[in-house]
Amino acid sequence: MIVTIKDVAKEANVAPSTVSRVISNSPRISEKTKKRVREVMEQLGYHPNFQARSLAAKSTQAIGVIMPNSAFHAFQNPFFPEVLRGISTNAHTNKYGIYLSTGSTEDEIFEEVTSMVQGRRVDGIVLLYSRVNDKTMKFLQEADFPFTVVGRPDENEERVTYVDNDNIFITKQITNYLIKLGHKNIAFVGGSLDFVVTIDRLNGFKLALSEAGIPFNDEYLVNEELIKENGKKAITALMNLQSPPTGLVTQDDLIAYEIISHLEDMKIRVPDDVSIVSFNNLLLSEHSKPSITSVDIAIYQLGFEAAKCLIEIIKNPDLLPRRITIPTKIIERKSCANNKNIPM
Amino acid sequence: MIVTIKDVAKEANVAPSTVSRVISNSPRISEKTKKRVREVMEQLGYHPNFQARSLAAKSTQAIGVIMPNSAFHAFQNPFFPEVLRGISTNAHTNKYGIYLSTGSTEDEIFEEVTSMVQGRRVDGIVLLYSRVNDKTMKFLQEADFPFTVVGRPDENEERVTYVDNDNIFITKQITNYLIKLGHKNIAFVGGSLDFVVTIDRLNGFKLALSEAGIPFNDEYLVNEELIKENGKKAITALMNLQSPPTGLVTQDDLIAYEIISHLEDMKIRVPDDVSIVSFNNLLLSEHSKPSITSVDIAIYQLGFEAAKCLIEIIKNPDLLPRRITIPTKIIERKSCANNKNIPM
DNA sequence: TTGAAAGCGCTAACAG
DNA sequence: CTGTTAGCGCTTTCAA
Repeated sequence: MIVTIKDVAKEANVAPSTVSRVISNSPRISEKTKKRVREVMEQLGYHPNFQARSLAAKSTQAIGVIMPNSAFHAFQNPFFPEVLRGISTNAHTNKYGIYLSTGSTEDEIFEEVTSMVQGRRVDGIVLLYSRVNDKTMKFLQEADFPFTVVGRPDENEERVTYVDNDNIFITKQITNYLIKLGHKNIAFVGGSLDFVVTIDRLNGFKLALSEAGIPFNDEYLVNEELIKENGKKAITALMNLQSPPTGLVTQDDLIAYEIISHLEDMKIRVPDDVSIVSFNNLLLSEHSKPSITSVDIAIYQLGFEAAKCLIEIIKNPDLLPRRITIPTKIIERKSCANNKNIPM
Repeated sequence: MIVTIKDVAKEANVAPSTVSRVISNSPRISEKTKKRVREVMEQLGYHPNFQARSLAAKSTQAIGVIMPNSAFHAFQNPFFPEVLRGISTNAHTNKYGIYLSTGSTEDEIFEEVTSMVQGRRVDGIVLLYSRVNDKTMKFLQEADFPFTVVGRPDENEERVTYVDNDNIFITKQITNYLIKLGHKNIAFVGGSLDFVVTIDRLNGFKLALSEAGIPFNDEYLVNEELIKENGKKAITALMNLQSPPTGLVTQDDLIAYEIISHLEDMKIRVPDDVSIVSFNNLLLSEHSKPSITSVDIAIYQLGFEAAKCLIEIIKNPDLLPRRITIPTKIIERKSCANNKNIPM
C-alpha cells in the first residue's frame, strides 16, 4: 500500500541506491536515468519517508520553536503569532518544518527541549525568550546543539547567536520623549525581571532618568503580571500615590490599552492627564482611542532572522556566533501630551 | 557519543528488546529489571530516538496543524494562537507533539499536507479551516488519513469528524438582537464566501432578517478583505448609501474595532448612530471604547476538542465520525443602542 | 554511472 | 519474564 524506494527501484529497473541518489539529485546519475526514475516516482505516487530519511541521514529538516511558559497566558498577544510568522516564512523557503513546543512550566519546557534534542526530533531550536539563569539555554550550549535566541542571552552573550532589538537604547529614547514633553514622574510598567528584555528596558529607562537628573522612584515600578491579574487595583494604587505619575512607559500595547481603559474609568484622561508610550506597535494601536505612541520592534523580522541564522548554523556548524540587531522605530501617535501639571 | 538502546542494554546486562519494553512500560517485565534499566538510562542520559521509533513502530507521536493560507495575513488576530493553545494543551497531555504547517497558498498547503501524510511526518492532522471545495480535505478523506476539522466541512459532512459552533443559529440570534433594538438596515461584514463559516453565518443572518420580514439588501454585504485593504474607503462607501445601515454584524472584534475607529473619524458615533455586534470576544473587546457586544465562540475549546477527537481517532481508527458543537454565548456590552432613526 | 550491502536506533514477532 | 532476530525505509560507503 505504501510505496517505498524499493518499489520505485523495481519498477524502474534500478537499485534502491540509485533512486535515493535521484531524490537527492546527485550529479553522478545520468539525466536519462533520473528522468526515468522520476517518472516512475510520479506514476507510483512516491513520497519519501521522513523518519527513515532522518534516521539514515541524521537530519530531520525540522526546527523546534520554544515558547516561554508565560506565552500562552499572554497568547492573546500578537507577539508570538507574528514572530512565528517570520520564523515559518523563512523556514518554509528553506524547506524546514516547524515543530512547536508549548510547555507550561519551566521544567516542562526543559523536558521537552531535552527530548527534542536527544531524541533528534529537530535539527535546531529557536528560543523565543531569554530569561535569567535559564537551564534550557545552558543545556543547549553544553550539548552544542544548534540554536538561536530571540532576545539577548543573560550570560555567554558572545558565545550564542541571537537576534534582538537594542532595548536599552530604544527605551532610553522613548523615555526621553516623555521627559522632553515635561514629564518627571514617570512610571515603568514591565514584566518579570527574570526576562532579560525587561532588565534591558528598565536599564534604558533608568538611564534616561539619570541623564535628565530625575531620581528613580521605586513606587513607579509596576509589575505587568499584577495588571493582568487585577488591573483596576494596580492602577488605582499607582494613581493614588502622593504624587502620581503623569507619564507611563509600558511594555506592550495590549497592556497600555487596558491601562487606558482603567484610567478612563477613573476619569483620568489620556493624554490630557497622563501620557503613555508603549512597545510592539500592534495593529490596534493605530485604531484605538487615543491611538498609542508605540515602538515598532519589527517582530516579524526578529523571527525571520532568528530562523535564518539557525538554518545557517545547522548547515554550517562552524559558523561563528553573531548578534543581529533589528532596528526599531518610534511611531508617534496621540497618547502623549505636554505635562500640564508643571510650569513649562 | 549518542547513547542508544544498545548501550543501555549492555550496561544493564539485558537485551535491547528488554530496554525497549521498559521504555513502553510493558507489564511483562519485572519491576526489578525495570528499576535497574531505568537507573542505567538515567545514569547514561538516555533519550529515545523518535525517528527510529517512528520508523519501527509506524507512529510519530505528532499531529499536524494546518493553518488557512489567509491566516498569516490575519495573524495579528488572536484566533489562531488561541485555538493553537487549545490544541497544544490537549496534545501535550497526550504526549503528542505539534507540527505546524504554514503554506501561503492553497497549493503550498496541499503540497505540505501530502508530504506530511505520505512522508509519515505526523499521525494525524487538524485542519484549522473549512473552505468550499477544498482539495486538501478531499485528499485526506481519500487517503483515509486521520484528521479533524475546526469548522463545518463543505461536503461529506457526515463522514468527517469536526468541531464547530452552531454558526447559523448564533448569527441568527445576534442579528435578532439588533432587530429587537429596532434596527432594520443591518449590514453584514464577512470574509470570503469560500469559507464555510462565512456561508453559515450569512445564512443565519438572512434567516433572522426574513423571519422579521426585512428584505435582504445586497448593498449591505461588505467584504472583510476590503476593510483590511482600505477600511476607510469601504466604510465611507457603506455609510454614504442612500439609506445607510444603523446596525452592523461583523465577524471579528478586530474588524469591528477598526470599523468603529473609521466611523468615529466620520463623526458617526457608536452606539448612538450605529450599533455593532461581533464575534470572538477577544480580550480587547472588553476594554475598548465602546466595549463591544460580541459572541464568545470558545476558541480554546474548539482547538482542545479538535485535538482530543483527533487523538482518539489515531488511537482507534474505527471510531465513527462525529460532530462536536461548542456552545457560544453572547456577551452584551456597550456597542449597541436602540435605533433612534425610526419611531419606536 | 550504477549496484550491493551495511547500518541508522528502534520495535515486535517468535522462541524459550 | 527475557533474548534473538528480522525488519521499518532510507543513505552511504565501497566496489564494480
